Amino acid sequence: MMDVTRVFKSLSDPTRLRVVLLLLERDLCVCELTFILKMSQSRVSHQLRVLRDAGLVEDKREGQWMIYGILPGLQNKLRHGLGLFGVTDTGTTDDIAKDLENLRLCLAQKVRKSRKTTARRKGAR
Amino acid sequence: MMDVTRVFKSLSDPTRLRVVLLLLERDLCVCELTFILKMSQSRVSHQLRVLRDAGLVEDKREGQWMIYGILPGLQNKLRHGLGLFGVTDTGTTDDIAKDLENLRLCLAQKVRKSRKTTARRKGAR
DNA sequence: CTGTTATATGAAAATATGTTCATATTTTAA
DNA sequence: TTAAAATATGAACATATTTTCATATAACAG
Repeated sequence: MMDVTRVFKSLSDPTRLRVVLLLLERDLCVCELTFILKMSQSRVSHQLRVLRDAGLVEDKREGQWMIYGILPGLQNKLRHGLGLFGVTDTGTTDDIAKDLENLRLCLAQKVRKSRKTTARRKGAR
Repeated sequence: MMDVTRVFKSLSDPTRLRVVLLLLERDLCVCELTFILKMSQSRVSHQLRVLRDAGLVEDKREGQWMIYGILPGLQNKLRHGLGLFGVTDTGTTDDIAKDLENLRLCLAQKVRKSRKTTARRKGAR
């Protein structure tokens, strides 16, 4: 069974709640989360570990990226549970709305592809 | 709106989770909780304050006792939410089952009435 | 009043958490 | 191989949380 207090603890930090809300939108890699949250990579990474240890998220390597996502079996439970406790897409924190906006930006700018693009740009004559 | 991270934080401590589960069974005074949880009065009292500050419980004085209870409007949400996150009456913690047993004991022994009883005993010839 | 029960609270100590910084590891392109 | 990007991690520090202990307040019986 889930360690319930650990699950609640993992959701009790604003940064981690923001991460969970973002991951409920779609799977994201660390550099995307770093871009969206405007936080240091280290900070994001540490918090992701807490969420992983709590059993809320899983990661899978995809080339150079580590893609994080909510455990499939938990997604609906979490959406439902967070809703019960008053978490909504917008309004929970001032941050949430901005995060979703940044998520759109992040995807539009293809943050995850930046290195290849940069390399190509550099090499282009 | 509820401060969600605060609510989660309040549920992230094993003692407080036990208290919430007990208060979902019925309203209880501090000395009953102390009896059931086998903890110091001070410890129970401090934890109750955290739950109150988080907006989960309310207290009302009833004579010499402070009766704590889950906010009426939250009871079903909480039951539902805790269920979603895997909290069940028995089995969440080893403690929970024992707590409920102790709750029965507590009511059978009329812990809340003990002073009067004691006084009467003392005074009895 | 006085003594006792029920409860709250402040301060100190013990413990846990979150952040930062430096550095290590992995992957990939060249 | 080498360099750079993406990520993880350990250590140190600052904060926050939890518990305990002593004491304060409130209600009430006598």
